Amino acid sequence: MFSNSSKYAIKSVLFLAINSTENKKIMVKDISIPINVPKAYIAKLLQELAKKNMISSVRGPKGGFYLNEENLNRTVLDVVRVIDGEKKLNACMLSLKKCNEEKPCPLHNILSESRNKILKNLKNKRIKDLAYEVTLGNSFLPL
Amino acid sequence: MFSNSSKYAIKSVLFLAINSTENKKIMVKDISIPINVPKAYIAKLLQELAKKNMISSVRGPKGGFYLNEENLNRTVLDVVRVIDGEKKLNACMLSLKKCNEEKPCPLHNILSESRNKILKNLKNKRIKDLAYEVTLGNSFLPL
DNA sequence: TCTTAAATATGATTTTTATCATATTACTTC
DNA sequence: GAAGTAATATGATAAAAATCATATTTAAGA
Repeated sequence: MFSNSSKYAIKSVLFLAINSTENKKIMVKDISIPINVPKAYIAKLLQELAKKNMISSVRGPKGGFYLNEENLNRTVLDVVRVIDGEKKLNACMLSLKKCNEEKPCPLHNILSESRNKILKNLKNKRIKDLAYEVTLGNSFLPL
Repeated sequence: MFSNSSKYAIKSVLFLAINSTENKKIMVKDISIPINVPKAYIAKLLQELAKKNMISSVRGPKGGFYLNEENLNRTVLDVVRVIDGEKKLNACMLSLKKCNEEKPCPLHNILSESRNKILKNLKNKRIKDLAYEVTLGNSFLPL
């Protein structure tokens, strides 16, 4: 359902939400290890996320990545969307182009309700919210 | 969530369920077009499905593919399982090795309920059932 | 303003997935 | 039992996703 890249992106954004502020920027090399993603790979992803305004960055010494208020208010779905793109998210489970609510494909009824629920949950969950839950211990770390 | 191959596999099994019997076998070339999957590709998939006893086949003239009673009683999940393998199905949405019900990852609560429901539905749905629904018109064809 | 530290841009490599091609084997029919 | 037909086994190629590498640009601080 989600690509590896999306998963990595969520992990890194969440990590930044918890550990960074504008006054405490974090460098790629300090993200890579704790979230357990290869450095060069996450570097590229972070660049893409920054370009799409999902995270903030400044370069040069004392530079790094962090989340500003706008970034914190993005939803988890936003993150997935900028990485995987719209089509993948809404693709029919049998990859039938013509499948939709009126003309559902054979698996549509079995899957669509749950799938829509997942998307709705991801859309309702801001990065800020997720980070808050994690710090409360509702979910464990080691990403 | 599911690979292309799994989707193709479901389509072809469903097509066979609806259109074939032991006395009316169907050849690859007559499956490929209606389900809209490249011939050489579906051929290979059908071979794999046959080897795993998800579908039946006989070769030579008058040969082809069909579903026997055992095949018809397989579930949709079985089909996905033989193609994609167990790991992919149960993988955590953030790909965290240690994520489980007791120690859930940050997205676990958002996703696991819906995901489990999908898996349950796929497990409860026999090929036979799905074919029946389709012929009733509860779901449309052109696969 | 020079040096250094960091992200950025760009693209090469590797791995995985999807797709294609063909020689071999088994079954029918004559 | 020979000829033809269809699946099977095997592997080659192509495309996409994941991973790695590096030269360039920007900002900070001396």
